[in-house]
Amino acid sequence: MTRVRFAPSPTGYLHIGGARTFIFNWLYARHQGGVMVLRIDDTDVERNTQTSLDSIYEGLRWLELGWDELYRQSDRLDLHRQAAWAIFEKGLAYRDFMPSSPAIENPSGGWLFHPGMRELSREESDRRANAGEPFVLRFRVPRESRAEIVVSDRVYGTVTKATADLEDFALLRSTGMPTYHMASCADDADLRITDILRGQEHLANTFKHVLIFEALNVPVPNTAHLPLLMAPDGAKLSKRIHGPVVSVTTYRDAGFLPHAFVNFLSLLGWSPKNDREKMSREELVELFSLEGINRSNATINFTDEDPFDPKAVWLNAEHLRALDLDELARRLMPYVQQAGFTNATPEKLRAIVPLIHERIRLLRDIGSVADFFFSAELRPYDPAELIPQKGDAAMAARVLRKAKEVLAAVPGFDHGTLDSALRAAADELKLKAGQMFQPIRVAVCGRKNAPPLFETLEVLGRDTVLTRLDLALGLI
RNA sequence: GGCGCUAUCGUCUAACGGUUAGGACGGAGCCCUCUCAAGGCUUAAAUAGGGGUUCGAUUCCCCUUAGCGCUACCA
Repeated sequence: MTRVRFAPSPTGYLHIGGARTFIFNWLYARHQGGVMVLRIDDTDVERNTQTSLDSIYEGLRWLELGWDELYRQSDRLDLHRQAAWAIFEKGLAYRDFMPSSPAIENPSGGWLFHPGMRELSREESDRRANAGEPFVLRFRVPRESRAEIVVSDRVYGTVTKATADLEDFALLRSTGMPTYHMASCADDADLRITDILRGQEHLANTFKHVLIFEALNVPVPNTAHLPLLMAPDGAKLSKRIHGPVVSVTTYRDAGFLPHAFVNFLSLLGWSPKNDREKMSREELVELFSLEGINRSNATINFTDEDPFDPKAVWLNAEHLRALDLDELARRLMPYVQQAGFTNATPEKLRAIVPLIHERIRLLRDIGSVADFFFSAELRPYDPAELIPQKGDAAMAARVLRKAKEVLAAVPGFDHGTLDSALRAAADELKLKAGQMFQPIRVAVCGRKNAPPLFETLEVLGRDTVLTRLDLALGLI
């Protein structure tokens, strides 16, 4: 049974890199018919915050993907410590009593270990520990018995590292708290994780993890490291320097559809290799495979002016158009409220939705695209907008008066009736349809760019239309 | 500094060692059209550089360069 895990540490809000890792794990689990574990890696008590924990749950819930099992490392510290001491008992780890500050430089470059500490006899080590001297428990990297560690990554292939280049990493801190490496491996083993999909920044850590798994005498899970998500400035995506543009909640608030967002992120570092772009959740599950994951980092294309990658926006628009109108109306309601149109009813919104569903790219666009449907009064507009192409104020006035007359008298206020009545009126005035429609559109919508006229009039209703026509006449 | 990974249009990506190097977003243009969208068509735009191997390299190997990662009692 395939078991995967997503293991965020609650030291900041959920950002898109984390979301992408979660998505890949989820897709893999579902594709395999396996289990998705969410594990909160909160062993860094100094940096953990409740706020970021909440943000992680909030972000993940918004994705509408879900998980099957939930664990918190802070509930499992005994397990981690037991595992660490088991390694110590096997002689594969040792106590390091050197204070952390003066790091000893190795001539070859990196730090390897504190001289003398590896060789301490068990008796000496026990004696000093019993005397209360603080220590860090370190893994004894087998530099003499083994030349290199080999990792067979499902994405990066065979990667090797000389043991001579691997430092004696810590398992337990002087506080007794497990380090990330210790806690992560002990949990992966205990939770029977079969496949680890995580960011490429962990590829180099995997050598240490192989050593821990072997010392624990458990099978090494398969690993598949994912290329990193980069910012346009070339830096790794960071909450600290790139700010809220990388927060999942920013996308939610702007009105991305969760499945569109998932679709977008799935295409960063992975390809179905058949030119498919827009894919439903089900299609992604069906198509997802480790073979489609590539090895080079992907840059998210955002700028200071526009925080969203144009492709993400396009994909969102595509999913929006594919959405059933009732569901779109339902998803739109919070954004209508957010835009301040508190008088909006579900019925009214539902009537408007067909007119805007091909015209919005983000759900929050409803606020700017459909404002004139909701507001009693139009925002002030330039009366010059009322003047049609190749026309003048007098023509605008004629059009508006004629429109008033026709629309007041028309037997029904539906698309077909309005269409023929207004086209007939245009003929009468010897005007092109466009010249006839523009003044009306501006009078009624307050701007030139708006949904098709007849549908708009129909939704607005005769009273509102007539009132706005009068107002416009007053402006000329 | 040491070690590891990576390198195809601006961005995301495709291409058993043999293609006019394909698709998508974005850009430009045209069409459709009551405006805006949507849609249709057309178009510009890439194999980092240098060596090999091969009849033939985007593809395999080496070097250079660049980027990223790891090098903590952070994860």
